[in-house]
Amino acid sequence: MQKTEKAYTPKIIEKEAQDYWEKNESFSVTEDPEKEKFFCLSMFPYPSGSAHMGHIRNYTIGDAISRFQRLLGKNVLQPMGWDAFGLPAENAAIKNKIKPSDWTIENIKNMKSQLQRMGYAYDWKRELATCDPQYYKWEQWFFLEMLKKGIAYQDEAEVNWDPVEKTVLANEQVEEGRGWRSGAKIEIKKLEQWFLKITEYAEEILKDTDNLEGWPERVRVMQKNWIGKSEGMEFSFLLENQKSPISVFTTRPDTIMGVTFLAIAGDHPIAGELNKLNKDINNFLKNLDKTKLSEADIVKQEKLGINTGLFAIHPFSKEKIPIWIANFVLSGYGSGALMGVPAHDQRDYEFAKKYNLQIKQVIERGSTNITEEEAILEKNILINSGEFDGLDFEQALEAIAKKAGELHCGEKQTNYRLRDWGVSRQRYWGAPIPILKNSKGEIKEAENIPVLLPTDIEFSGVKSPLSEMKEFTQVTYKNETFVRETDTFDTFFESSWYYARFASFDCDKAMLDERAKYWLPVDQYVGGIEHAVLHLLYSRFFYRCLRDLGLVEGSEPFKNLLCQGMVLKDGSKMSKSKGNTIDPNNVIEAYGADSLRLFVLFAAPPEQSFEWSEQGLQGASRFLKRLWKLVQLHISKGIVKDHIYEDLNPKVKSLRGKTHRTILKVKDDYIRRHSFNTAIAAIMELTNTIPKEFLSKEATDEERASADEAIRSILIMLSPIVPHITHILWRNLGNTQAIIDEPWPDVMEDLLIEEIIELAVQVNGKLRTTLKVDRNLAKKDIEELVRNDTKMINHLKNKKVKKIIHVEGRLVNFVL
RNA sequence: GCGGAUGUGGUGGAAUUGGUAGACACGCUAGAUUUAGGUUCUAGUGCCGAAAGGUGUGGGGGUUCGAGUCCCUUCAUCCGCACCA
Repeated sequence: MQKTEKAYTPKIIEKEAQDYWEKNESFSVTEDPEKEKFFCLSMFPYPSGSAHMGHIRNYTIGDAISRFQRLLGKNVLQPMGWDAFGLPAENAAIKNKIKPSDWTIENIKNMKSQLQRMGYAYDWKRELATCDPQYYKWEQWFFLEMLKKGIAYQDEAEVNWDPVEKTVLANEQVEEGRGWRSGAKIEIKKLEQWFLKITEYAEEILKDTDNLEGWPERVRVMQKNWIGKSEGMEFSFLLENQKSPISVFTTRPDTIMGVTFLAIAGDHPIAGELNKLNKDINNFLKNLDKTKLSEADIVKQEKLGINTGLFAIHPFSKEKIPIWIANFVLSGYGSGALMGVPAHDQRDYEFAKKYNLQIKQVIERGSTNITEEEAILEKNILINSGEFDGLDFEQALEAIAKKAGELHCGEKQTNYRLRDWGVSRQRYWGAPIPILKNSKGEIKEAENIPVLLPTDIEFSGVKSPLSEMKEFTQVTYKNETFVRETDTFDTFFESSWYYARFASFDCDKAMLDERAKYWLPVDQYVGGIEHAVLHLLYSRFFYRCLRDLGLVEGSEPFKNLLCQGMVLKDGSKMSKSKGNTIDPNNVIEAYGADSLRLFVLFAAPPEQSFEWSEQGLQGASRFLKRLWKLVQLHISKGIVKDHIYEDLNPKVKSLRGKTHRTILKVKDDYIRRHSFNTAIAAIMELTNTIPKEFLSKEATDEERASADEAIRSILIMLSPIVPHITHILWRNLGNTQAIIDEPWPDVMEDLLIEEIIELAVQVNGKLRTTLKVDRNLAKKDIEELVRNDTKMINHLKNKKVKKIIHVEGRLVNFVL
């Protein structure tokens, strides 16, 4: 066996390449008005301790895109940071008796070194951690701006209260209605909390969703559903013997004459009053509360109700309509009350059947295939509706809205499922909400920002330590005493604007400066689908608020969004609890970062989930070894560069054609399709195409030069995917400029066309044979060739050819 | 229930605009080299068939000279939302 002088040693060369990038600050960028900017961002991680395969996949995709854009000559910003606040730090603090801040800092250190070992092209000088006062100072400032504008406000909201630990629990700490540690039954408690008026932007955000062409369709659909716009009317029903009316929202105002009952939620004010007076209702509501705790099976529960004995007056017919309390009325949607139209709503129908309520049909039956047991849901002509008879939906809507207006009993209304965003968390490890209350209970801005989160604390886990710390809560300022807010922000608050801060990372005068206008919006955002709604919606909301403050331009923070699929093992997502994780560290140790990067990009298209495969990883590693050997062999035969091609050696022409067609295809795969797997396949194919004899001593200069051209192209094209090996091989080829500073290879148009093409020959659409012909061969010459082809003679014997279809450069089809 | 997506060899996947299905890999088979073994190299590999040929993209139907791709229908799997009035 022939021994190669230099073997492929990932451990050594990867370190070498990384040292080069660090020493030369290769990925440190500044604003350059001369160059087109490209801001590529991967969702920053929660520093949980160590990076998992999901992170590796996410960040490898982002890095490949960044490095490719750089080859195209753009000014590429790719930063990284840490979503450093959050519950796990508190849990770890309790478990390991370590301060949340120390735990977090340690984890960041760990994960950072992992990401560095992967060779990601981050501009580390912009690194940020959301638990850094220099970071959260500006979100406290931002919050106070929103307070001034009336976007932030206080209201009561329900929280999960653990009566044993005397603390508020997050939803994920409540398991089947019980506290995760105490096991105590969780109580729903109302607390004063801070909200942001995202609903004020709901319409704008919804409208703009359709224009997000660079976003996956499913994410747009999810966001639209989440906002949940529905148009209809609000009617108010006066109550017999009562002062305040009940208002109800409906999307089917055309069925107003079919109302036979009203239903209200258990916590509707009227239900609350009756609760005190009526024993049966009191019992009913008690039972409702019980079921409310087990959130999981609210869905399939039986429709239950109780008659209140009260009556409402139909606004048009003036008929008396019974009012029921029903468990299927949602308190949080609309006004917590609805008009029951059993004939035209399936739930109302079931409810009416169960409790023997009147069913009054007011819409004509259209299709006949509706059974007796179903409500008629379709929109059609109105009947049994007095003056509105004969109208269709649109006409009825107008007429009914007009009449309701005249009678002051209703108007057109738009409802959203989206509710204002509650940002208060009764937790320790988060950014303090910068608010003070004076002795009269009046709300004041904090005396100074940042309001620092004390990190020198004893953390027991029972209660947030903040409320216990007098030195934190008691403030004297300008001779007045105040009590400080002890709630902290929802961690989504930090992640809703971090992308912008990367642009102005070191600005200590403002939240953002002019640099934000240069870099934003993010040109390519890469992250998991699990953030399809909350994080991405909140970010779109914040970006508009930042816009309204004049800090950024445009309305959308993320121009293009790529949601990568999961990495599976044994058919399910890798997770610690399942014990099916693969530690990236072990993979890097055994195969090197390049093999890992190549494998995760080659295994599947980025949006798709893929199954971890040790053999696939080995395959990637094998290819890199082959590439290494190929380039070393090429170098050993002496490099012929800048050759002027004269001869028309068809093998040389063919290789050069292949090279240039591959350059074209790979660029398209990168830029338009983000289809790294096919790009890699095309590069492998080109690698396999280089004839052996071109790498031998006997090869002509022309052959050597065409091999050199192919190899150089391969290295540049692969460099975004496997940056270390390509960096070293590029240098081994004798280049003085680093491969990251090379431009994307030019495509020579006239080499793209193949002179000899393989033509498919079909009979009645079935492939019978193929022919190698000159590209420009005339149709009739092709036909002649086909008729004389030995294989075709049998197929055409004694048959009449009806028609011959030519598809230029592809096939010829004889129709018999 | 509503909405979205996906179904292609033994496996991951490719086929971008209706034009040679299975690129590129993995695995497997045979051979060579080396070795204790991994490694490396060569050839083959959708299925049936000795071959000619037939057949094949979840199932059924349709449009077309030609369908993995378009239309209808049906099944399966996955994801999201879920009593939203």
